[in-house]
Amino acid sequence: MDSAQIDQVRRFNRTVTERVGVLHDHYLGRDRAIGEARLLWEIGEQGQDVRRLRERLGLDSGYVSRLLRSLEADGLVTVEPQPRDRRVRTVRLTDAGRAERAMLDARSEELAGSLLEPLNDAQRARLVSAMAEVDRLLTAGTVTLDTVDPGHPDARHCLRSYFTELRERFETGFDPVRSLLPDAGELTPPRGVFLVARLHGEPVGCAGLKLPAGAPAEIKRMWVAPQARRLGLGRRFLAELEARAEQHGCTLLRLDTNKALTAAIGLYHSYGFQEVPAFNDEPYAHHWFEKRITAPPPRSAP
Amino acid sequence: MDSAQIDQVRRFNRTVTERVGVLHDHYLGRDRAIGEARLLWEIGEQGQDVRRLRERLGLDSGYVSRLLRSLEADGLVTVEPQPRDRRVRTVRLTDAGRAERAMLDARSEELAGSLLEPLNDAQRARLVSAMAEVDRLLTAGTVTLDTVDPGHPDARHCLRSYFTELRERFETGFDPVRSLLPDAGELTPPRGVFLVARLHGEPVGCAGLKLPAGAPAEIKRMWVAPQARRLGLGRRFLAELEARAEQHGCTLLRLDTNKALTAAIGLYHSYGFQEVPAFNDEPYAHHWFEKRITAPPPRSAP
DNA sequence: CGATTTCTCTGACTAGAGTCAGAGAATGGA
DNA sequence: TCCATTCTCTGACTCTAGTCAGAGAAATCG
Repeated sequence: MDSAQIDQVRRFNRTVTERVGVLHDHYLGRDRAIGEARLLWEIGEQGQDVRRLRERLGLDSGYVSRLLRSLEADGLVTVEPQPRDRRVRTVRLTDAGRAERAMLDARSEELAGSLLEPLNDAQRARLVSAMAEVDRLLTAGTVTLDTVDPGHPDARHCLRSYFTELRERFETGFDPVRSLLPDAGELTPPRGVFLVARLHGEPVGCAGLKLPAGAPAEIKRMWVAPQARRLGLGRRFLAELEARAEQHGCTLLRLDTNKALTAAIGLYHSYGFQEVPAFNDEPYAHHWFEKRITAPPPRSAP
Repeated sequence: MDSAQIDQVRRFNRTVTERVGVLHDHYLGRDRAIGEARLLWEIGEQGQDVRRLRERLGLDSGYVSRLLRSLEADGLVTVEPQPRDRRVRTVRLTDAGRAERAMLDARSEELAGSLLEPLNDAQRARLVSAMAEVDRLLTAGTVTLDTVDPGHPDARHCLRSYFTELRERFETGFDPVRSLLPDAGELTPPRGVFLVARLHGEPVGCAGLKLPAGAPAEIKRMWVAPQARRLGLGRRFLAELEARAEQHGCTLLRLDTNKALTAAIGLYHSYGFQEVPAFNDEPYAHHWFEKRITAPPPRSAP
């Protein structure tokens, strides 16, 4: 990370917080305190439990309660106990609340527009695409990779989504029963690893690694949720699993895949995998890949 | 401005304010209130007059005074009357203040680093260059173009800088006396226009337009300060002057330039100017350009 | 010289954004 | 059934980040 990069990031931070900050106050802090506005926004069209609101915004329960009283007094929301659990209370927008929220929405659009407004068409296009890139990469930086048990709810959620996607994308469909699926123990230490990627706490991807004694390590069940694609997550999974395999003493990493998964095949190639003859009889596989693991060169002193 | 662009800008705003906002509080709001920290930062190494500080940060005089008392009590700054005008007071950092400021600086670097830290090298490079683009274009959007009298201090500042630059860049040097310079009246309405570009109130560029009766309009003295280049300002000057010329009823816009000014020459070409034979005997010119002004097609209804 | 203006400071306020310590109702488990 | 836990609410605070109205000293203008 060189200092020219750091300087550029600092310049960016300064410019953006100044410019967007000023506009933010101008457009959004106009008639309602921003605490209330944020809450109003987070309640959403369908309403929310107070509990979830608090979690989402990371606020003190007393504070949220007070904000809700204030919104209630202005006739923007109604708060009622949930029928199933009467300790929990559900907040819903009234029509006036919906109108207020729509106004906030419009203001936020105006804010965005005012950033583009002074630019010509070519500049606008460049700004928007640069913003998309910044957005994508900053988001990528907040994705966490955690080792979990394949039975964990987040892991199960990913696997379910993964199978659903395979069923849709394979021309033959996909039936887990016919496939060579590792049993849970094979993806649990010490015989393997299962990783889940999370974005803002939500699971958005998974990848498993089998570490059989005296045999090549094998990557299984790598999946990235549609909303988390283009964040370099696939590559990150591969790098992480490669590192785990190496720590484990493996010298060869391999995997099989279906011809429908073209993006994945491209990734394997670009990550240094070589296509090899079939090393198993997975019925859904068309391509088999392997990569020799070499110890990375020692890092130069920091 | 289409709605996909607006949406992307809004997504960008949300991601950036969340991510940078959280880190900002974490790193910079640690031991000193951000009001004080901002002030400490703005005082700078050489010190500042209280008056300028207030202007720069846009704060109430009472508030600044109170903040200064607090910094003084902590031994971070000294405040003394200015010798020339004892109403004005000058703030200077003490050694402790300098140390505190250095710490803030380091924190800001850490913040920047923490944005890059989770990314790999390729992603970092992409993020930094996208940030540079956003930075540049957002900055470009805050540059204002104002019509001023060529005798205005900001105009004079630009012209002085312009002449200095010509002197350095022309292989023959540059002596204003030998050049065909318009007299001030020629760049003042109704006989002409003089524009100054300002960024955060500082003049960062100028351009003049002669509007002689019954003759082609002529662009003179177009200059952009080094720190404001790559913001599309040259193009913006040309567009603005072209519009003025057209309003005035001109149908031809022309200008001359020196071969050393390659970037400008490129701009003229790309903006639709054609090189033509010399139309004057400006001793410092090597190229003469003109552009036919056509009324723009009527705008489709808004 | 006196009047006016400029600059900084002090005192008195306000609003926003929280924090903290319980109280009271509803629920779940032993 | 009772006890612990969960969830929301209230009351009493705190800290920032200001704003506003003058007061007093210094400089400037006529």
